[in-house]
Amino acid sequence: MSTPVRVRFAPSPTGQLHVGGARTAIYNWALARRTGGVFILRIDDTDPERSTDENVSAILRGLRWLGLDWDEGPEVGGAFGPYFQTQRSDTYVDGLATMRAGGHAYPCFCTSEELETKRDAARLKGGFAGYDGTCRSLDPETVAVRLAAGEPHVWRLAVPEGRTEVVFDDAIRGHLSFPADALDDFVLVRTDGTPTYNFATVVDDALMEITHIIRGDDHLSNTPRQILVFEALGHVVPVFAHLPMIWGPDGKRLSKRHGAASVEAYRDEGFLPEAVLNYLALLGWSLDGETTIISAQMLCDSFSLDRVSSNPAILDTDKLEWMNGAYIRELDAEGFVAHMIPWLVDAGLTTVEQTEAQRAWLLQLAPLVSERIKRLDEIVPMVRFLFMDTIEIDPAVREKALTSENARAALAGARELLSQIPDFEAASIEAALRAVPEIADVKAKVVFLAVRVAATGTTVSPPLWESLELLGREKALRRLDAALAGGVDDPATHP
RNA sequence: GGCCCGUUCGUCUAGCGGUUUGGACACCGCCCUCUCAAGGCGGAGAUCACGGGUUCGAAUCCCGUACGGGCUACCA
Repeated sequence: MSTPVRVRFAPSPTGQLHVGGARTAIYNWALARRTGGVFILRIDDTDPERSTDENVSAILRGLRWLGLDWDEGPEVGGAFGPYFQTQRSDTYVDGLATMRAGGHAYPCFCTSEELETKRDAARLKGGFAGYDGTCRSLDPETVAVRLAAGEPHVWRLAVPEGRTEVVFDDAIRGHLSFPADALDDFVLVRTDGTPTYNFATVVDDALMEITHIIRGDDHLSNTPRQILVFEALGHVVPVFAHLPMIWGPDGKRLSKRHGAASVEAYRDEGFLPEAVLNYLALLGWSLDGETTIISAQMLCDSFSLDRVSSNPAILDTDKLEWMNGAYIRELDAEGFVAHMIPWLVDAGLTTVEQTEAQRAWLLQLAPLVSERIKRLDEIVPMVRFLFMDTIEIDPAVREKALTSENARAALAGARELLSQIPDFEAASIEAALRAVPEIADVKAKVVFLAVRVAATGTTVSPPLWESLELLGREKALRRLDAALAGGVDDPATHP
């Protein structure tokens, strides 16, 4: 019987949930779900300068949007709370007491200025530039006096004497070894009494009984330091798994410049959460090297750390969009309409509440659109023509498609036949338009292009027959008339 | 400077001593077709960063170099 997995995602609310953090969360969540373990969300807000409540809510929203749920943490509680580090001050006081009792921490009275000059000097000479241990060798009486006098001080970790190296087995990168002499007595508690990240995170991970720490690569060098704290606390060292970074398309740090950097920005650009989850999950992890579409359920059934890649990945927006398109196409009409309505409402094309007829009409429209978009934000430009009273036609397009004699003959013929068909449904419309070339003596291509431009305003649109049907006979004929009237001055060709 | 990590088609990856290095996106061509998509078929694209080893045999193991990245804060 092995101990149940307890993993955590511990973001600092210094910004929104970005894709790198989202992927870390996904992997933690997936491992918990896979193993029947517990997924914990903890807010590491020890940096008062940059942490905000808005960022906290944005992160929670982003996680929920992706479909992640946590078993312990903000909004859900849990036996190991509170789950905000700013609410756990006592915990760190206790943690420091434990460290002191074991002789693993000591006060340091060096000022920032002193440290800075020493550090600069050390780096100039080359080699190790960490804390030189000045205050470590202070005799106990002196320390007691200075402490009693209330002299400002921080608390530092006392790296064990004689420790030569810190080794651990990373679940992703394998056996790792760090020489201990490159580890300095880093600060655990600041002058103001607040804990530093490297201390707070270990105290909490220990207390929350975290078994696996899955986090970004940027923490790899912190790990030996943190292991020393786990040991000093007398706690078993969890398994570590360090994820490689995610880079922007130019190989640089991911930022707004590359389009969306935050998960919610992807939502706003019309990405489906399932697609973003799928894409991110596969950015650094693979099921078998073949599978590209994988559901959340499959992820939870098959995720394992040993299939996580150890090399950094570049975010490929093209592939994400392709994947999003694949998910959109999988939606049935009902599902797509549900996604479509908010975008239509935002554009002022329809209302939140639909009549029975409007709903039926949207259900008919859905498959025409869902098959040809990669993102939801393409919906409005594609269907706007159906909602407008009149449409604008680009002069160049008009010139190309509507003004030639052939085009006018085609439009006239189409108008004639379309006004005669008994019903105004796609099949009849198609039959009518296919008959136009012969009676008007023009090429089929000319007919279809002219009617398309006249009815939709563009050369590219959803399928013509269906578009005309959705437009309705009255509106469709009006547009053909408008095209005929707007083309040339001579109205002789009017029916 | 020191310590650490990484390097397979443009991109994401499969590979874990013996395969013609497989798949996906993007790209190109053909088919389908009322435009655009979608779909189908096919193509091009990787001297597995480089140089040494180990081995009968290396993309796979070891060492070095180059390049990229991280840490080296009283940030996280």
